[in-house]
Amino acid sequence: MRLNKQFYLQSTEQVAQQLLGKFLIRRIGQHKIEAQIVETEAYIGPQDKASHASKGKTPRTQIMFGPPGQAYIYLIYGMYYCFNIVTEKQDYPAAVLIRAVQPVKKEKPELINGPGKLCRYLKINKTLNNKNLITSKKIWLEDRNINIKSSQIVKTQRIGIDYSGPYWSKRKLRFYIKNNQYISKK
DNA sequence: CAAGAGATCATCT
DNA sequence: GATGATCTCTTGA
Repeated sequence: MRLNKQFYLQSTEQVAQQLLGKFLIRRIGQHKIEAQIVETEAYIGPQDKASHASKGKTPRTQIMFGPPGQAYIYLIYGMYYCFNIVTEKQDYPAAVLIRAVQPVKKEKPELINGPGKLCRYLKINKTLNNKNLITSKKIWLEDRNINIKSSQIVKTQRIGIDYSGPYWSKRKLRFYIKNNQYISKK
């Protein structure tokens, strides 16, 4: 069952945790690549110094200010894409970064255990930016009734955002499934 | 094993 | 002109 708008409308911390165990589906022609989400990070609101949206609305970040359930994809360090899902109501800038997935087809973890690597694996690039994940035929998310218990969710600080100051850099807004072999780092 | 540097370019100042 | 929600490679102990 495809995730609907109500799902993405929830608080970003809720969405980030509930996305664990959900499936990310990428369709290219007749070919489908499927993977289960095992690690996420929440970027919440205009005050979050780690979020691109803390600098205000720009051509790039306006997607984060848009309706929930849209894909927000950007190029980082000149060579890797990051895949995010916009959350919460229109005009409130927030999103969940997908940091790691477990592929349905068995792969070596080092091939896809990170936000840049999973985009390479799922062939995610800027052509999918701002796509509607509730209706798109190329990329979407599904609930396949796999429930991750909260005791299985590890909460830690986010990766690669040390510039965001003592408060935001330390908030536990990174979530991953305990003991999963595909998470991006320890 | 850890630490450091380099790759490479869209985006914003 | 500077920087980054990353990753890989090299160095050195």
